[in-house]
Amino acid sequence: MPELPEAETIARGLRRAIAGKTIRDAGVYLPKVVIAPKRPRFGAQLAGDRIAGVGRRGKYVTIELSSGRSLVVSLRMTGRLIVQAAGDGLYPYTNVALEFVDGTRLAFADVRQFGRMRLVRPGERWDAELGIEPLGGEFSVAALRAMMRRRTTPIKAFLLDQKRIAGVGNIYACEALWEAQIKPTTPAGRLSAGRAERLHAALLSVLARAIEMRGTSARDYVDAEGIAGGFQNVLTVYGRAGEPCPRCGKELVRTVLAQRGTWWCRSCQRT
DNA sequence: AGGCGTACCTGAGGGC
DNA sequence: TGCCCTCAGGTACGCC
Repeated sequence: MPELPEAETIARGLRRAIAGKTIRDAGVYLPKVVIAPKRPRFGAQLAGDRIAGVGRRGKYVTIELSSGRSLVVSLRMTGRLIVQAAGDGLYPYTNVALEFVDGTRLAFADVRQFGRMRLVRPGERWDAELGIEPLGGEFSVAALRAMMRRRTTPIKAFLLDQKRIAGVGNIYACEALWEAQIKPTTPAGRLSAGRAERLHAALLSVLARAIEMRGTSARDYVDAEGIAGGFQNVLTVYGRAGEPCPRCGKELVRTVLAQRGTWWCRSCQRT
């Protein structure tokens, strides 16, 4: 799915496009997508509420309502949040749609049907299991080292664990490890202080640059306006098996780690 | 508790 | 053309 930079880009676009709009109704076309409220009447629950703002936490997009409730959206692999003009037909694979009183619509579309949406009550701690925000002030080298201490899991799997750091997915984990010259299989707890520092810097850098370029459209991702990102044009390793490493020229490889494709350079990511 | 494998889905792309 | 296989920005759940 969309990882942190894509969720951030979507949230920014949505904020501009739908803040202030009043919901007339909501249509649920694939019931399993709505985790809560379980009992239908989803539309009735939302009707009359207004979009107060749009935020992001990890890879989740949060649509804040003036009632104090929020719609929390997990886009998973292929989920899209698309703003549609009045009169537009339902966007392909729309599973849930917010219909606004001005005739425009927010479509939550997802071919693979993995994406989920839930309505959370004011103050409900829906993100209790989510880890630290990598671009927030609390994510320091010391915090990263403390989290990695004694972890035997491969560093790549560690980066994908949302309970530790929230928002890093497969693309940015691969890119950050390449940039920090760290081998994806190295146990997290065995990274040296220097490597931890490089990894921390690489994560910040990669995520910030990806946001600047409005995310990575490796295949399906588009923002709230249906527009592709630009970071796929500057990826260094992800999806580039067989091509030369931009740093050392050796051939990049694809292996499987934690059941995920993993792209890296055997030559300059040694430990 | 932590770590690992599997299930959930559809569609695109490559090989034959 | 078409069939069959593999692969895909993720996460929840169950097992050890």
